[in-house]
Amino acid sequence: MHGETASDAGGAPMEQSCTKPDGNACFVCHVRQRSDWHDLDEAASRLLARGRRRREYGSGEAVFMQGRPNDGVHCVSGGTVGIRRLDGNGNSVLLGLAYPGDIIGYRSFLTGSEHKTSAEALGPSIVCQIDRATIAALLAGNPALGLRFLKRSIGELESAHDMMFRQATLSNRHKFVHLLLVLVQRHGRRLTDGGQSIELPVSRRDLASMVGTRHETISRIIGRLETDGIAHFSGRQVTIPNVEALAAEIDCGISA
Amino acid sequence: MHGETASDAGGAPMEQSCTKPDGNACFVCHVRQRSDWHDLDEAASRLLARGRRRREYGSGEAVFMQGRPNDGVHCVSGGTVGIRRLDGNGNSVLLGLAYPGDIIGYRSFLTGSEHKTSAEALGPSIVCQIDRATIAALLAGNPALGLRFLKRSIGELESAHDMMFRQATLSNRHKFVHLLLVLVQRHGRRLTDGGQSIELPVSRRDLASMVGTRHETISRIIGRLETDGIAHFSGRQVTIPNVEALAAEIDCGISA
DNA sequence: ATGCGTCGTTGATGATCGTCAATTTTGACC
DNA sequence: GGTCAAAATTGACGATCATCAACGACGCAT
Repeated sequence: MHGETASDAGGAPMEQSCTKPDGNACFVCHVRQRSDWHDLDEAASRLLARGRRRREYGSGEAVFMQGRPNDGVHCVSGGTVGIRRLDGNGNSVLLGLAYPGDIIGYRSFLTGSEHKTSAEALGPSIVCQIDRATIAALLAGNPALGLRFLKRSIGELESAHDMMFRQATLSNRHKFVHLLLVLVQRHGRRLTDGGQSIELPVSRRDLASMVGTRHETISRIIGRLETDGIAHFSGRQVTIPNVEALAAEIDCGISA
Repeated sequence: MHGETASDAGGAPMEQSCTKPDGNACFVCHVRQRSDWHDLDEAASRLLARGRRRREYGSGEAVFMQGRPNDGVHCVSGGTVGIRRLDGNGNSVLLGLAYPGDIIGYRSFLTGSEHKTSAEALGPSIVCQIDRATIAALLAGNPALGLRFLKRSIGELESAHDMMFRQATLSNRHKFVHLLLVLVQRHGRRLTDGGQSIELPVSRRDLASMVGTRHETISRIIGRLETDGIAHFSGRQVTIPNVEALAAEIDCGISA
């Protein structure tokens, strides 16, 4: 039941998942090196092992939901998790993606508020939950952990600033190309001819929300990229014969 | 030389500024209650008093510049400071505004990188600089200070998420109306007839960059708001006879 | 297999926007 | 007051977009 379905990771690199969940905390987890837990002492590690609950999520399943009270901190171990914001009028915007090693839900924990976003598995995923008491104890005993959360928050903030800058300076087509390039970096597989192939982790509607436009417009932009020979779309499968040409598209657009 | 020109604050509430800069740190500063320094112990307070440098800035003057190495942490004491991002093609986007009590420049300090944004006084302003050694010592001795920086970062991140959501769901006109409402909250003066009057702290170009469009478009949106009788613009002076009508504009636009 | 809802695509149309250009206004500085 | 540069406004035009609508494709559950 634990971590034995890791081979169906699809586009996301799930690697081998935690095979010894009863070991000493996330030290046995493959994400430990890049996670925020990597230098906890042994006592804290045991505390984490006790207060942690590992769980698999199916595609579309919610890890936590906007508006609900915070239920601790979650650590992505496998798959891809989407961070989404909704309003009362049916609008849905995908604010970001979380990958193995990322920690989510820490903001509402630290501010003592309800979740300001929803988190949902965008494919079969594995996420650990660290309950509130445990994470509070860890933070109290390890000031360095708080600093790592701070750096994580700062990194997310600068990504958000980058996004705001692009929203104000790039056209929809350029914003979409940029998004494609980012997704290729995470989900791309190099082809024999030097091109790249990816399986998009999100729907067209979510792509549209990430670009800041409507899904019909994304459809048309995709059609234009197709006729321009820059990329080929078939459902969620995308092949890009020449990634440099895609990147040049942005440089050209910015400088010319 | 110190804090004696506070009466020319213009639209921004500069209050009376620090009149005793040689006192014990920012405890004598009017922003102390809402600042992140409010509960430093006496030793830390003395440290802060020594490592701090108070300075006045003229309109348009830079507090720090994007690309330059971090020079410590800055605390806004009076006026309004704009946080700006530039690129190599002449694009300039105003990412946010900082007011008395706000701390800026802490991100590049904590990540050990150069400044990712520029900060400039948008009017006569007063900003204290805390040098790197001092802020490092304060952080080392006061874990609570790091947590407050963390909460500040989280707050800014959630504002950025709000902005990203609006960028994806609102029209340019609605985004501009929302921006107007935010500015009224900070810079507005209530009129005798119940309306509001504000002096915009930024140019039309900067307003446009905050909305994510071109300045010509902002000009036209302003013209339409004018003919609709919702607001009256004269240079940077804006009078809004009925703020509720302005707010209703957004609700209407969202729900209908 | 069949129904059903969602997703994705495509078309048509009116509205909005970006760009270029000309002009006026503003503000700073001498 | 006068000069000058930057900011702001306005017009015209083509490009892009949002919206409504129709249709096919797909997954899912009965």
